Amino acid sequence: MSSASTEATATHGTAQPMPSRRERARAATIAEIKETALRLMHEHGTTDLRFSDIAREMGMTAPALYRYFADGDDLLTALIVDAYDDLADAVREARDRVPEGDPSGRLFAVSQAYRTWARREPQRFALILGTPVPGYAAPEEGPTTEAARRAMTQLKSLFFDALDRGLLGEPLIGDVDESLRQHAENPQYSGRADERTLPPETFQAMLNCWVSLHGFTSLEAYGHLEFLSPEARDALFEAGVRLAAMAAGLPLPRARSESGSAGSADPGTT
Amino acid sequence: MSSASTEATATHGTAQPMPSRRERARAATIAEIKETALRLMHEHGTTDLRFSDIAREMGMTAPALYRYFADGDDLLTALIVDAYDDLADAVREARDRVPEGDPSGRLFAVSQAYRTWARREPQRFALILGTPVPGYAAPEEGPTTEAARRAMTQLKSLFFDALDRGLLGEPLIGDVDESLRQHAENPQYSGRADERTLPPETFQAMLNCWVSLHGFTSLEAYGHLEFLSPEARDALFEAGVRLAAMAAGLPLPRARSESGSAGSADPGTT
DNA sequence: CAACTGCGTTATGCTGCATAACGTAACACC
DNA sequence: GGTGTTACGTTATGCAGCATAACGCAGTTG
Repeated sequence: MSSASTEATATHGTAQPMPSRRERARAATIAEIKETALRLMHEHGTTDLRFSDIAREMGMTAPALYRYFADGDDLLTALIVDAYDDLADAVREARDRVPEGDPSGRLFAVSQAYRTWARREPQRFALILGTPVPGYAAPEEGPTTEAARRAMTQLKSLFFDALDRGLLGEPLIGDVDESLRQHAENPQYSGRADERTLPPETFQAMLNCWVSLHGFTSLEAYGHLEFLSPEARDALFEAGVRLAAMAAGLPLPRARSESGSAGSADPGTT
Repeated sequence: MSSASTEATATHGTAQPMPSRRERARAATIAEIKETALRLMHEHGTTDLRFSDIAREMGMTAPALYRYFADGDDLLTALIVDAYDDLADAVREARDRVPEGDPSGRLFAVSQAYRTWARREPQRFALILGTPVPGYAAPEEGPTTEAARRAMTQLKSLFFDALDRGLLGEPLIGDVDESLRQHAENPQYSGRADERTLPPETFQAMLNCWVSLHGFTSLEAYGHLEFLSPEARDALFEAGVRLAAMAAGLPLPRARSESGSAGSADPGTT
């Protein structure tokens, strides 16, 4: 999260137009509001937020917050955008910690990061990929959609890498439907730079990776896998990723289940 | 949904102790409250409910509702239990519409029902398997857990059937971790009657089916697959189920993707 | 130093949850 | 068939949170 330490970079500020003192103070306050909101959400274990609580935590009164956010939805939108970015960062960093030559290892790292992030911050995960928050109506085609695309691209690039290196075998799930083939050939959701397309089977397999990964992650994050021991959850998670990788035609990684440390391996990135 | 038509069955009432007039009226009112709450949730597309709105819809005043539900959480809990039951019913009915000799067909039907139910009633789906509702704290070990077990059992029985008929091949995902094996051998979450256990590989595969299915279902129900055309979503769904079935060692069903009617096939069960 | 701008405050209105206090109609029993 | 009892629904009340309005203060700017 972008905290109030903007001053440090500004001392030798040459490139950017050097925000005024006021602007810096304002940015810091905005950051503090968001941090406080997240902290309260985390403490209370919910996704709802009370302006009065946030203000009190900050030693202010509630109406003051309206100087920074038009209303509750506005704050929520900002939190959602941040969450997307943060998740995307966590995933990208995890991916980059594994050498490019090991695509299934990368898929594993990415999946692990996704899972770990969601488990560490279930509220933020819920904000972006869970139930739309009760009173909240997302701004149409707004910044949230844009942020979602950025996050999605991370996964895609992994498969491009594997493709480039000839490491993609024959995907297990064949018989790609014509409709999915269409999507594979003109990707509407990806950014601009990579107008490249994946083979339809790989595209389908990639989506399947995400779907399966998301299924486990959301079930776990919301406490619906509590009937399993932590070790069993780890094992189930690994088996799922392994299956998805296999189905995508990625070379199988060596079994990792021995260490049993799958759940807490990722050192965290936020 | 248990509606207000209790009277019809009571005319020839022989078995049950024939509830008094008052009790019937009360039950009818409770049912009406729940129905109204669901309708409003559906209309507003959220999972929050306002006592005042419900009461107004029913031509009453808000405080009257407290005669039937202690508070908002109490009503929510009732809705959650109902939703579990309803989903379990839908799944069971779908399963029973396919002959026992066709386990992968049954898995497909079950998955389809799960998906269709969630898409038809995303709010109720969110209630039971989504983010815990903001202000809501589930009663510990209460009726919701119990209801969840009942729903889960549906899936399990399908695999027992297949097992009994010798239709279970070798599951694709081997290497079952010891921790999962433990769970397979003494199922803590299942009901009472079926103390039977599944082979660990099958147990793991069953969980994987659920995880994968749930991933697709929740993503779709909450609108996160909107970037795909409906046909592409259908295709992705089928591919996922097929893969999960394959991984579980179920005999492959004949390809269904030709009809393209996967999304709207299920005639509905609520 | 005087006008401006932005920030934070108190004051106010509205809505929803929840309880209290009260009336009323159906039921139950002799 | 009256009479106490019970369940139901009402109006009245208190409280919390969102959001706006009106005001005061301080740092900024010419």
